Parts: sequence; structure tokens; C-alpha cells
Amino acid sequence: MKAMSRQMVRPGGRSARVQASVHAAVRELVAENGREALTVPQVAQRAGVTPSTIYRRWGDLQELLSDVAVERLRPETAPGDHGSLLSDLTSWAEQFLDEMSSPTGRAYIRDALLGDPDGGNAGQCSAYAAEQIDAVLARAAGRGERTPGTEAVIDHVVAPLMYRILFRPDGLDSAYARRLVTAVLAPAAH
Amino acid sequence: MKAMSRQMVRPGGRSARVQASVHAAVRELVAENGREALTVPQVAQRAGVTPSTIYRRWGDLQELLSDVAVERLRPETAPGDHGSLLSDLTSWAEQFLDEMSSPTGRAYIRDALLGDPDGGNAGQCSAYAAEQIDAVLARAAGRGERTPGTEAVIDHVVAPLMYRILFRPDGLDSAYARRLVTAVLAPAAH
DNA sequence: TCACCTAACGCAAAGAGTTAGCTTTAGCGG
DNA sequence: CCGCTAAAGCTAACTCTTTGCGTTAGGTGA
Repeated sequence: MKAMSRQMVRPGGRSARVQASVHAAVRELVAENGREALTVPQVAQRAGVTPSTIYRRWGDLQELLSDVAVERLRPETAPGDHGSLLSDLTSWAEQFLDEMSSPTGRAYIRDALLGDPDGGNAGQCSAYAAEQIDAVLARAAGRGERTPGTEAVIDHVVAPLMYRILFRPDGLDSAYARRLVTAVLAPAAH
Repeated sequence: MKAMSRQMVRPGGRSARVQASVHAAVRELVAENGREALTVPQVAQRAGVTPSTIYRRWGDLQELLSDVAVERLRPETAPGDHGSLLSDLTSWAEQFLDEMSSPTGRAYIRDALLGDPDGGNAGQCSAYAAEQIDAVLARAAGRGERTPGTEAVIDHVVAPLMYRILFRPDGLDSAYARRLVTAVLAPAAH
């Protein structure tokens, strides 16, 4: 009942076309009028489908927004190579904070968490971050650097950033991200 | 326009009575039928007010739920005294995780984050945790123990717990909470 | 204490969003 | 090429949401 959304049987079928045009319509209308003004009938009209199609496939506006948000939160580029683990991770964390702490980013995170009864979408977001960190750490290991574990970076860099983005949006800056990275790379964190 | 909700001018006025009965109605109906089935007109009827009163004061169901959630997330007891910082903080973290990671707890957290345009409710939740940690740390300092800063505990204990509760609900247990506490109290964290 | 004044609530009707039954079509499998 | 099924279209009933206006509670100043 809960819509597979991103897992269509055929990439070229009608379902896929409907999903694509609905997602596009959501992005366009949010960009134009903001999400406050977004309604299902509006999306349906822009996408060229009937409202009942959207209600049947996504259930409600929240789940549709969650679906769209996860796609937007997927990182499109691999983390850059700056020659060392410290600079790679610092750069990644700064970019992560920058993207996620913007009003748009926060809105996407909240949407992703929101219409997500089974936690699948939220887990996907976390998996994206873990992948990126894995890549950075693997590259560093390839250079012969000693690296913390992925979980340690998630606990001590990603989690504090995300916690503050969600619960205390004030006073966040890239210096804070840098502090977290240097702390997790300090030899103390055996 | 955004409803002060918890800050009524007078505790005994009509506004306060309406708020109390509406909050009570929400809690009762969620307990009875689950939040999926909850609607504003339903709450209004149970509370003995008209729907327009609720719409005017809270805007929509999400903001009302957020409001109720924050009240439920307020800790009602001070952190226990177990004789040492390690045991106080461990005990607090275990209890925090236990309450927050339950389906009910996660739902409240999500509700609090959800209908919260200005971030005020989320900030309140974070403030509750900070207060409790402050109390634990102050007591330890009174004993002469060396303590990390409140912010360090938030970054390295509360944030990882909350991150996993929200984004990766699987595989959370009190051992993980204990590990976080011992790590933040290790002398390495100068 | 009393009369005023404002903010909040009740009421009701209009407007918008949501749901559901039934029909039609696209696209896969035989 | 012909059925078969899942998904989409259509439409009507239903519920929720919004809004204007009148009323009331309760705070305020004389």
C-alpha cells in the first residue's frame, strides 16, 4: 500500500514517466512558489496527471516530498581528492554542512524524515553520507595514512553536524566542522 | 501569527483552559486510535471547542502535534545521583536512549521537529537535554571531578544517539550509549 | 468596583483537498 | 497477435480547511 516509488518495474514504462513528471513538477513548483503553497492538485496539474494517481501512489503530499527529498539529497559528485585525509575530510565536512544547513537543505532533511513511516528514506540519507566517508577513508588508507573507522566519523562529525542543523541551527559555521574533523583525526582517538 | 501556545498570558484564563483541553484531547486520541487517524475536527470535538479555534491558534495538525510533543519530551525528573560522573552520565544516557528510541519516543521527536517552522520547538528539546547534562556536570564539578564541557557531551553523546535514533534506528542498545559516555570522559578529551 | 477594550472563541457557509468506485488504457506475457 | 493485469483517468461524494462576522471572556484603567 505504501508505494515503491523509486523501484519501478520498468524504467521505460508509463509508471516511470508518471513518476518522473510528478517529481519534476514538485521541484518546479517548490522553486516557484515555495513548499507552503504546494498542493497535490497543483502538482497533478503541472505533471499532467490526475490527483488520484498521486494519492494512490504516494499516499499524501508528505510522502511525495520525502521521496523527492531523498533524490535531492543523493550526492552527485564523489568527494574531492586534496592529497591528505585531513584536507579531504575537512573539505567534505564543510561542504556537507554548507549544503545541509541552508534553508533549502534543512527543508529537504525534514521532508526526508517526515513522510517516512518505515524509516527507509532516512536510512538512505545516512547511507549516502556513509558512502562518501568510506570513499575518503579508503583513499587515505591507500595512501598509507592511519584512519578512524567510518562509524567514528559518523558519530563524531556527521552526527554533531546533523544534530545542530536540526535542533540548534544558530551559530553553525565551517570552523565548527573543521574542529570536529581535527578532533576525530587526533591520535587520541586511537 | 504563529501561536505562543505554551506562553499564555494568564494560567487561569480561558485560553489556558482551551489549550489544556486540546492537548489532553490529542493525547487521548493518539493513545486510542493512533496518530494516523487523528484529525483536527476530531480533536476539536473531544476538546469541546470548534475546529476553527484550533486552526487559528495552531495553524494545522502538525504544529499542534509538535506543540504536544515538546511537552511530552520535557524531562520530569532531575538526573539521578549515583556517586560519580561516569555512573551519573551513563545512567542518564541509557535512560535518554531508552525513552527516545522507542516507537513512541521517535514519533514525538519527529513531531517536534516536524511542525516547527521557526525551529523553536526543536531548540527547546535540545535545551532540555542541555539542562540535564549541565546538572550532571555541575554535580560532578562539586565533587571535585574533572568534567568535559556541556557542548562536548552534546556533540559526542547526545548527537550520536539522536542521529542514530532518527536515521539508523537499527542496532541501538545501551552498550552503545555506555561506549559514548566512556569515550567522552576519557582523559584524551582533554 | 465598574465600565471599557481587546483578544480569543463560536458559528456557519464557502472553498479546497481527499477518497473511492468504476472505466479505460498501456504494456507485459503467452 | 491476443489476452491479462496493473496503473491511470474520470467523477462524485465526502471531509477538512478557511474566512467573515457576531459574541464573550477577562484584563485594564478610572
